[in-house]
Parts: sequence; C-alpha cells; structure tokens
Amino acid sequence: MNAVEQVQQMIKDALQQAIQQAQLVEDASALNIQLSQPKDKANGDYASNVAMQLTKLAQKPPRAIAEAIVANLATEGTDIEKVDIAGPGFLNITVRKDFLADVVEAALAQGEKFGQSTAGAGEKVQVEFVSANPTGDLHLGHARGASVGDSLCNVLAAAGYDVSREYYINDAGNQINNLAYSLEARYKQALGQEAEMPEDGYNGQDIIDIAKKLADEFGTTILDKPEEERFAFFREHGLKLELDKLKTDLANFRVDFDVWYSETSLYNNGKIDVALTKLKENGHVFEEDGATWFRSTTFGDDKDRVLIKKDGSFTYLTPDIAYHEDKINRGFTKLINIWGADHHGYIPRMKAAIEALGYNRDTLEVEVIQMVQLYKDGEKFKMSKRTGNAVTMRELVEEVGLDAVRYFFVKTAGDSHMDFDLDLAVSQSNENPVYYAQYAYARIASILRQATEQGFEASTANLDLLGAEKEIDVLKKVGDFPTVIAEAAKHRTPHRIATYIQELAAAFHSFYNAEKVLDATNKERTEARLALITAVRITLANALRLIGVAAPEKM
RNA sequence: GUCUCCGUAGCUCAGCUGGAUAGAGCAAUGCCCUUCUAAGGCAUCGGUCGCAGGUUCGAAUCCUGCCGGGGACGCCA
Repeated sequence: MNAVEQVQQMIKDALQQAIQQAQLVEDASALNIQLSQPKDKANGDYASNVAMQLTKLAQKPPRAIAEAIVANLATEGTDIEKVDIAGPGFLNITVRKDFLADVVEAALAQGEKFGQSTAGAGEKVQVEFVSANPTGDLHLGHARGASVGDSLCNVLAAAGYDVSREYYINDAGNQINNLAYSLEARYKQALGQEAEMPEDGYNGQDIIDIAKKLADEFGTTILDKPEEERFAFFREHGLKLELDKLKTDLANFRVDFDVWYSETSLYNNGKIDVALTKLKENGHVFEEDGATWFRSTTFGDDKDRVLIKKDGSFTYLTPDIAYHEDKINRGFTKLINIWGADHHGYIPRMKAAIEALGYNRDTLEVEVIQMVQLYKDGEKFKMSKRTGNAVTMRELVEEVGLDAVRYFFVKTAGDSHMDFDLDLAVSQSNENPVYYAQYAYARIASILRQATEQGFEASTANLDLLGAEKEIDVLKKVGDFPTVIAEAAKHRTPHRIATYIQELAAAFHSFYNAEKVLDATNKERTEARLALITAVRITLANALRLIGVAAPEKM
C-alpha cells in the first residue's frame, strides 16, 4: 500500500470507528465507506458522503449524522488535520501534508516500477486484439484497436495481472482463397499479362506490391505449373508476406504480441473436432437443412448458428469456439477480446459457446471499440479494404506521427464514437495534446541537466520544505498514480491513463510557472524541488510508457 | 423492424461504483518571457448535460418511452 492509500485507509478506519462509537448503526464494519477527492480545494483533501448514505439506516437527517460522526472521531495523533461538515452533510477532511513527502521517496526509490501494484493478484489474463485478416493493410480501426489493446495490456501488467497478448491469425477460410486468387491476378499483371481480379478480390495496394516482389523473384515459371500448385504457391507466399507486413507494421506501432495464433493450426491438431464433440455430448448441436447447428438460443443468443455448412466446411464460428476453449485450457481465467463495433453482434454467440462448453460465460469479456470516422477536407472519408482507397495505419503514422496517433486513439474511451479530422491532425500536429505532456517531460529533463551543471543534486533530506500550493498539487497528483493504474486496469479503461497524464502535466506546468526550481541562494529547497520534479519525471515517463508514447529529453 | 453503442461548451472529448456552483484541450478575448524551453502559465467568454417522464435526500450518471446519429442482424469473415 502506498502513502496515499494508507492515509485514505486511515481515514476510512477512523470514520468507521466513529460511526460505531456514535451507535449510528449496529455493525459499522459492514459499511463500505467511500472517499472522494473534492474538485474544489476549499472542500478539503478528501470528502465522504457516508452521513448521507446512512440517513435510512440511522433514521436521522444527514447533518445530524455528520455531527455525531465528527463528535466521535478520534483525530488525535493521526494525519487528520480537521473535519468540516458542509452542504447537505458532506464530511470534508483536511489532512496534514507530511505524508506526501513519502510519495516522492517512493517514486525515487521505485523508479520504473513506481505506480505498479498487486491489485490484479497475478490473475492470468489473455488479451486478444487487432487480429485483422492477413489480406490487406491495417487501417484506422485497427490502429485504434492496437492502441487501446496494447495500452490495456500494459496497464493490466502494471496493476499486477499476468497478461498475455495474442493475435489470432485468420489464415483459413474463404478470405485466404480470395487472397490467393487476387495475388495471382496481380502477379500476372506485374508480368504484363492480362488478368482480371476476382469479384471478391482484395484491391489493396499491398497485394500489388507483394505480387511485384514475387514476380521479380519467380518470373513466369510459376504460371506454367498446374492450377493446384499455383494456388498453393500464391496462398502460401501471400500469407507469409502479408503476415510479415502485419508484424512489421505493428512492431513499428510499438505493439508486440506474445503469441501469434494460427487458425489453421486448429484444423490440423484436431482441436476443432474436440470442441465439436464436446458441444454434441453436451446436447447443444443439431442437424437441419443439411447443415450442423449450434443451439445457441439456449444461452440467450437470438438465433441458432451454423457450425458446419452444407458443403461440409466450417463457418468462422467453429474454429473460433475451439480457439476460445484452447485459451481456457491454457490456464487463462479471464479472456479479454477487443473487437471492432462491426463484430458486436458476434458476442452473444461466442459467450453462448463458452457456456455450452461448460465454462462461465463471463470468463469472456469483450471490449467493443467503436468505429473511427475519418474526415478529410471537411467531408466524411469512407475507407474500404475492397476498393483499396483505405487510409492505412502506416500512412496515418507517416502523416501524423506515431506518438500523436497512439495518444489520440487511447485518449478517448473505446466505446465512444470518434471523429478523426485528418487535416487537423496533420496541419496542427504541434497543437496535439500529446505535446503538452511531452513538453512537461522535456522541461523537467532540461532543468535536471542544468541542475547537474550547477552542482545541485536531488535530495529527499528536506522534503518538509515543500509546502507551496502548487507543490502540494503536484505531490497529490503523483501520489494518485498507483490508484489510477489499478482503477484503469479494473475497469479496462486505458484512456484514464491519458487523462491522468494531462492532469499531471498541467499540475507541473502550473508549478513551473509559479515557482523557480533552481535557486543558488537556497540549496536545500532547490534540492528538495529537484527531488519533486524527478518524481514527476519518473511518473510521466511511466505513464507515457503505458500508452506507448515516447518521453523526449528535448523538444 | 429487432438488438447494440453514442448524443455534455462553436469543435474534439473527460466526468471514477449517483453526490456539493458540470471539466479539459482546441477556437475566441486580455494579460505574463532582463528569470530553469512561451509546444507554457494566469484570467475572461462559452453548456436547457438530445427531449419527456420515473426511482432517490440527491440524476450528466440508474429505469422507461420518444427524437437524432453510428454499427450489427449470412450456411461472409
């Protein structure tokens, strides 16, 4: 438990004791006392609404309850400085600021680990995200999913979960056949031959590039081979090159997966049959119209789903069911899937499948990422993999910059729709909020460099000299960091890290303008402030790392 | 038509399990660089929290119904 949490716990304990003492309820230990941080500093450091919550139980008006609590509150020898009753019955608690010095010491001592906690208790969590088909370039939606997914993983790991990040490769099914046929057509075109693209072909530039590469290497020899061999050639090479490209693009986006899981492997190792058999044995499968169905309506789905089509092939769902059972078999107790909103309707059937296999449906948690609407020249910019005019993730990064893109996508809640004005992002990139945080970091780095030149050294010896209003504001923000991470992990809301970064940077900028750090006439205070801003530097660096944004030493 | 997500300042978005006069950035206006990076700070302007009911001591937050927008409703993936 960090210093801030200790103080909060102490307050909660004291309140609980006072409530018991005042005999407002029979058993105060059963109460879940909550503290909030008032927006207005005039209302103290912490506030509790417990007096209002107890109106029913205690059968008294809230202010009377509040007064009874205060009368019985033991503050002697604690960090509680004073307690006021305000408004309808809020308890406004002001604490001594001494404990905040511990925050600086903790940040300095823990360094890169500052902010981490054991809140997740080592729970084995698997996060599957992006998982785009290897048939084209990653686009805007994938970029948002990658930003949110990667940041969520970082946050979970920092909060003490055992996280594995995974990419499910859809390397089986129709779309791969289309890939092969599309590639063959582009291959012929690359060799100057007439060739028509298949009707459902992939028209992306990436296929053209890959075809050219292959044509340069293999020439016309491939085209003389029998159809089956040609198909296998284009399928295999297309997949490999598409996958290589995906991996490179994601690595350049600062996203690294622990596992790349092949759908085809499920066909080869019999896991699909195992899952199917289990569903059958559990009585959730039936035959109709020449197809094999999963009675998902038993588990709340709005219609039953086909598992094996009339032609004997599997639907997309079938290997996906086997895949999810395999995840559970690998020991994960929580499966978090990050899906685009266009797959929203798929959730009930997947949860149904998990339940039908005998597991708790809540083992699977799906975080839906809403669509990104791109605007260009003041108009909606439609993207389509099919027609090939998509704005790719790569292009976006080239135009806007990686830090800005990652920040932009993670700063809003995933379930909110998002408008991305490309012109604005490009033309006013210097006004992107990400620079605000990075600038704070660079400013600190600059001060620290000059401090060294002037012979100062950060010191925790005189932290009691920190007491100016802006210093306290910064200290409080730094102290919040571990709690912010734990909450963001618990609620799967990595965007809270971005919000926190803005707040911390704002607190620092404000402090910077109000107080001078380097002061040759006051060595003690200078070195205490150096310790303070070093704590901010550490916190900013750790927070930015969580969302995959760089912390520049200079700007 | 059914399901689902969203609707908060001119724009883009926060608002934690309901809590005290609803916040930030951008835009607009006015100040602040002989002082550690002005990609900054301070201040002002700006909102019937889509609408109407309901639950509650208390609702932007929970429930219902409308209105508006996105998405999904395949033996595609």
